[in-house]
Amino acid sequence: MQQVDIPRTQTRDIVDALKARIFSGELRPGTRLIETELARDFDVGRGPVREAFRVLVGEGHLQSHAHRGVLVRRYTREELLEMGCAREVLESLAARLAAEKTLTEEERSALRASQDRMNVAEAEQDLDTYSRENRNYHTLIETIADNAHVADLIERVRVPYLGLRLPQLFAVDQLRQSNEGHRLVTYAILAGAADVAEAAMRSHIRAGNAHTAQLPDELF
Amino acid sequence: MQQVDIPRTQTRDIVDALKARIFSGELRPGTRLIETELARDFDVGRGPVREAFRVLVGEGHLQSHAHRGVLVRRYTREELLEMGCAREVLESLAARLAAEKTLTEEERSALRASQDRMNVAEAEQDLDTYSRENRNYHTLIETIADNAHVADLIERVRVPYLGLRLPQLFAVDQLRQSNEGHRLVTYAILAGAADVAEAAMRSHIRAGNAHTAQLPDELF
DNA sequence: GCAGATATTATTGTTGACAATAAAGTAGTT
DNA sequence: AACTACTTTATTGTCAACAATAATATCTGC
Repeated sequence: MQQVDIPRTQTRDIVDALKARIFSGELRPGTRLIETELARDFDVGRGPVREAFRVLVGEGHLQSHAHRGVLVRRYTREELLEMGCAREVLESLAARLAAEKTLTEEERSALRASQDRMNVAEAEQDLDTYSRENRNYHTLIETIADNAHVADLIERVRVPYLGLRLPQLFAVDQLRQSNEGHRLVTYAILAGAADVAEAAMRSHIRAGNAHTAQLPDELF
Repeated sequence: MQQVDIPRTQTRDIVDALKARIFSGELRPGTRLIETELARDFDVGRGPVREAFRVLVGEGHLQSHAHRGVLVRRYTREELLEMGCAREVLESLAARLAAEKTLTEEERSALRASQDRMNVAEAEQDLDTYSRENRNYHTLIETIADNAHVADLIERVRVPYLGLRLPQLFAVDQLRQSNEGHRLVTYAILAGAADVAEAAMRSHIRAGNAHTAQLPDELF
């Protein structure tokens, strides 16, 4: 479940470091990144920094304007909804694929364990944990679905930066409703009911999108 | 319908040139690309070439191994099927979105014109033209669907390199069947029948995937 | 002749200096 | 004060030389 040989290179290090900073919220959307500064910070030349930028632009985490540098990607509400639309079909595809497969015993228990953790977080109304476990849950389903390309595409329509602030906007009844959706998906996959899994996941994601649509303007 | 200001930069030029060579089949999958050679060919330094590589790796056209350079991406049959799976849901989503929209008169006639061109190619059994028009057709639907993210994702699960050889493998009755699918999609979109458009596109793509599954081994 | 160690070579990884560009600032005119 | 033309500055784009790595060829001892 782990690739062994990833020769470290400066570009790779910078890519990972920047990605971590973006995901953690340390680098806010719209922040401009200056090659020289980062080169100094990381104590490397500008070449590797530039290449890291190109990688991150490719992954959609940065946006670049020629001769004007790069900045941490901003999402408009419209973009988020466009992405949600794609996520809906992709994640429900993943759920279907997972349900269609004959699961190994490890996969079954991993799925149950993940669901349990979310249940606990729900019961304790621990929004932070729930948010983290939610992400793990979806990743787990992608892993089980065993389709690297689909997983890759889903990764592209996930929004990283709201991660830290979204929990605070998550009301408790939304949490219950969200986990209700998860349980449906979980049991459908365990039961091998592909159609149910797909449909359940679709409406689960759709509910999330409806939530995004109502986010206050100041978040964009 | 056209963005105006794209400041040309060497990296951009190289990216475009390489992409063209890959799509045209001039650069075959598995071909190793050497920075120095390309730098000489394009008469530039190695920096821009390296950055272009990173962009193309990000777009999935090249694959890179640290310290061992990049090569034109190879697809295994399994990968192609994985991608087809994702394409299925994404393209049918695009068809649905297109059908749900109230089309402008331009969009309606563009769609009819595209369908007409494919009909002609079908009648004349011009596989080459049909293949090209087929691609344009799908792109047109994405444009009409008006969801940049979905279009972007579809671009990622399209296989460029078989473009030139696939026509030769395309039997005439497959061509007829393929265009039959297009007609269904076209009329469904024009009629605003979202469900039909989605379902028709889905089975259209699925038929294509079934075809890929049966490609001879020597193509991989 | 062959396995292993050692040198050679081709190629990528990295850097610091220079050129080109766009933005910010300044002066001069009305 | 507002407008333009020019100058300055910050930053990106580019290059050519050097360092590090992996693949290849050569040598050595058996």
